[in-house]
Amino acid sequence: MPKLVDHEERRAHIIDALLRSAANDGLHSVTMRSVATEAGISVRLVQYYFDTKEKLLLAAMTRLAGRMGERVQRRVRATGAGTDPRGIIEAVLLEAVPTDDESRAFHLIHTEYAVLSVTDPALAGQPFLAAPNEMEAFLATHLATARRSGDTDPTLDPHQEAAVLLATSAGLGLSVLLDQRTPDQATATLHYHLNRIFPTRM
Amino acid sequence: MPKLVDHEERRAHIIDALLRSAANDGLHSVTMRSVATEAGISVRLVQYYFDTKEKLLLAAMTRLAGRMGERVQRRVRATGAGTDPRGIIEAVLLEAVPTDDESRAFHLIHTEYAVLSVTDPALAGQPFLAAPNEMEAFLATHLATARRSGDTDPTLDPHQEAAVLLATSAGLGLSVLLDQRTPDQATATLHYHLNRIFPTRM
DNA sequence: GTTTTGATGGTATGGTTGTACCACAAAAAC
DNA sequence: GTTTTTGTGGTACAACCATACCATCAAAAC
Repeated sequence: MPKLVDHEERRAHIIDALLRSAANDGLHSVTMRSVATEAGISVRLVQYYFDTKEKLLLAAMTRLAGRMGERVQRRVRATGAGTDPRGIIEAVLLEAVPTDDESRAFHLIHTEYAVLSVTDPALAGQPFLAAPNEMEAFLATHLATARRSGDTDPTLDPHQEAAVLLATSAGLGLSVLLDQRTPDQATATLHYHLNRIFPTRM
Repeated sequence: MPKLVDHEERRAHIIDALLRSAANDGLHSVTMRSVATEAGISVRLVQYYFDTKEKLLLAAMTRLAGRMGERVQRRVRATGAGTDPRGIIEAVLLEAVPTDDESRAFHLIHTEYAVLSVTDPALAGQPFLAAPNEMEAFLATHLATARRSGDTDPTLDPHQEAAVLLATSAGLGLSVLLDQRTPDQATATLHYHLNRIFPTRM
């Protein structure tokens, strides 16, 4: 059987098992054993490919952060809306609102990691610092474009407004996770706010 | 020594120890032992007053939710701004932004509990459902008042705007916890948004 | 003054967790 | 054909955790 295995593929497989395991019972209840079982392999193998649990957790976090980027990009492309600022912005923000089970699980783990990284020095910040900064700059750019085209209130501050939008979608997404709002309500609230920023002239 | 103790006081003392312990190393690393040590008593006593860890965690969560209400109320009163809608709304929202170490610890634990309650059925939602609903209604009421007085855009929807405001402050608060923003930046962004809702006429 | 009760300490127990260790087979290297 | 290397399984171990159990002692009740 020992047929010279592709390590990266194997690691990805194990990380996916971890994420699946975390989706069910929460990140805190992930153990070497639960991951091994979920991946259908022995605990020894998880050790073999990741050495320690800390490294495994870190690798999974990195992969998760990467996926977040892919998700946002995919969504933006899926709108087909080319370079329409409002369409792009809306796509980015809506990604934060979990709708189906899959996205709910994804955002739950992402949030659990974010909160955990505050107290766990081994998981210290990077992935959760760079991404939002990029996103905020991205939103600000498109808001500035829209403002130049006269699609928004000219007194609007693109940078501050980008921060507000990002915080709003994060807050709405969190509230959906906590079952304080339904996904539909959150989406409606986001649309309301976007409508105020991009007034429909008529 | 066994001098007929005030149970409620004792329980409060233990819960405070738990919160202090959680503030340092995160809620996930709270154990019966760490709580006992922090409270300066034996593990047996923690058992005696709370029976099981689950009940202890639940009691601490309830107390935490109660404190959140006190904090908001205290802040609103502290503004002295009587019934000025903008002052009241601003006070409520700013409470979500951690500034000093104390409020940071408080909000961190609160967030950890909120996230934990998603996956842990024993901690299921109540406290994290009722409070935000109340707050949202509270904000909507004051927004409606302000709108009637002509202090806001008349086309603004008080209920949706309340949802936006709450989500924004939650998102900003979270980003401060994650060290994505400084408290000052978050406060500035919040002020920016409030200035757009309450236009300074001149 | 005896008996009950409330409060406390100490310790044992059963389970779980991360990790280290030992063994082994199959392929690769030479 | 021998010798490394690589992948894999099983298991042992030390630490830790929540909780159950046993003992004690002072105050309260009577």
